[in-house]
Amino acid sequence: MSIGLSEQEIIRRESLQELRNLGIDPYPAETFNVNVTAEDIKQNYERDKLSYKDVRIAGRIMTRRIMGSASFAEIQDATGRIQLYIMRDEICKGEDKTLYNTVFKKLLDIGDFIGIQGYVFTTKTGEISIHVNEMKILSKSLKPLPVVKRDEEGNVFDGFTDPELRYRQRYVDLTVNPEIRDIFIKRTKVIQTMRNYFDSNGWMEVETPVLQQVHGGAAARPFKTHHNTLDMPLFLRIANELYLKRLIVAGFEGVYEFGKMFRNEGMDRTHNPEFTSMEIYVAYKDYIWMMQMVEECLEKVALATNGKTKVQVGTNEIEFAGPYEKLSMFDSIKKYTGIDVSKMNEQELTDTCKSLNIEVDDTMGKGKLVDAIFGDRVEANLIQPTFITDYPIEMTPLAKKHRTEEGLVERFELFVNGKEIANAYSELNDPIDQRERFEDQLKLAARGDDEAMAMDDDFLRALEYGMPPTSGLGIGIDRLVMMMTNQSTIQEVLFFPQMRPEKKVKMDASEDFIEKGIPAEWVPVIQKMGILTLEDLKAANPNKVFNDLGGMRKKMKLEIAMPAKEQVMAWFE
RNA sequence: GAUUCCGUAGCUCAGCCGGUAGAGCAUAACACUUUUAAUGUUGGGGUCCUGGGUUCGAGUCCCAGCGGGAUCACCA
Repeated sequence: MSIGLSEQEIIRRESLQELRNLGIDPYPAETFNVNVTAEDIKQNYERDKLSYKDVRIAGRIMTRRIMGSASFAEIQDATGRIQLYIMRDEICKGEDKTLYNTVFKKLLDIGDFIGIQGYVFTTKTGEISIHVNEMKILSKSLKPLPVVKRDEEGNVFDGFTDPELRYRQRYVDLTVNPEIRDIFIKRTKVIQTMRNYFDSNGWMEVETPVLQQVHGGAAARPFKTHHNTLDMPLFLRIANELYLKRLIVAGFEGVYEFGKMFRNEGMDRTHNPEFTSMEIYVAYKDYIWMMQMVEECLEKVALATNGKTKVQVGTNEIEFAGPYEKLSMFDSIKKYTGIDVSKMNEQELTDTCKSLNIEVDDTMGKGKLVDAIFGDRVEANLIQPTFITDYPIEMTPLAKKHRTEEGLVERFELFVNGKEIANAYSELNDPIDQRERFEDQLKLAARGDDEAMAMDDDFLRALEYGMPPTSGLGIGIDRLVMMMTNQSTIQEVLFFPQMRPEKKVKMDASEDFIEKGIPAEWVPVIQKMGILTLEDLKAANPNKVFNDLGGMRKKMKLEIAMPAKEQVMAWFE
């Protein structure tokens, strides 16, 4: 990593200046109207050639093949790439050939944005191309893009693949790796499809607070912040469930929200500190109704993103068309371990965990113990979409008690490819029951369960006014998108995944060095020598610096006068 | 958090037993009017992540740190 500009960056800055010297603005202000896209030309030119006699298109130069007085280049717009054919005597009609010989051949680079006008034709080798009549620079690029080469079979040669660089400089990743762009186009399709489906049912998209005084609705550690005017702590939401239910109390009969949630916990390939969830609440429905709604919704999502209901995820082919298998939590444990835990008390469950080599500690109540067995022995087996239903009441403080089964609640989670992607309840609307459940959570918290839910008095007050029977559903959008795009890490479906900060090299301004008596033309030289701050200079050996200056002068072939030794010594006083 | 691997040119990567730092692409110069991983000839480009140690000598060996990947653990 060099500290200053690389050779290529310096050359591009010089080209920028030369363009200005020629009277060409490298960053023009005015609109450049386009009337076609690369994709449009490729798809429709063959059957409607007359419509492409006068096209205007803009994009980034991605490749150039210069062959004397004619050249080929590819530009890339939002839809893809298209080849340009540029003839010197076509873009320079008169005697002055500067635009071709100097501007195009020497001063333009890969990565620059240009706009062109011309007509579409097919080359001798069968490539649909644009014969360029006019060319205009729209924006000069000063940093060289990685050049990724592909052959006819789609083999990638010098791929831009380092995950760190790809995530930190996602703009470069998306520019040079078109398949990454497709992931995000599908992500948007997932959300659009769900939104259209909900809207078509008359449910309303809403927004609820991100900054909350009580972080409720889920079990997780929050991010804490502070409001200056009110001088009080606030939390970034870990869930929006309790606010959406307040809206059902208020009389809306179907509300949903796509939104960011924030959880101050570990980061790995399925967890990012901020992630997107979709929660929906529909009045007068129960969790059985919700299951068929989820089946219908996910089938539409699979069709929209993959064109079919079967989606390849890793080595598994997942069928998203319903109906999905339904299994109660206890039955699923019986199916995969042979053990019936349904009638066990806390001690028996603890013993069962131990016999299965599952770690336990004494903060764990019945709910957590059952969940531990399920997570360890069942989850990974649930490849095809499977509803796991009827959870122990201790695990689920916001769901309604089961209509027939004692000790259970009306809840399901949807598992696909061994991962949970949705969670739904017949929502608890009995305010007295809800208060007791919160109190049970407080007891768990007192035992040391730092994920137990906090009491929310205003939410209880809302329930006391009355909430209709309601079913609610939450879906982790990032994980759903991972499935639909066959990605194994959450970073690949987030434009800007959270990263540790980049290390910044500390560097004092050139003026600081000049003030110290160092001639301006020598400042880049001592910076190149690794002396980046006045402190570095202070720590350096004056004799060595003087000697190295001579060495650098020779090495960099500088035509500048060597300072006298006394002058150099003065820098250190 | 644990284990492990990685960090060398703008990008992708070689670099053996410790002895003057390499390739392809990109870039610069010349040639070339249908190329498409264009081609041919020639040239330039390096804080080998940072800091210590061993050594006559470290990209290479040792220690520490920083950043990243993978696996595991944690995680509604």
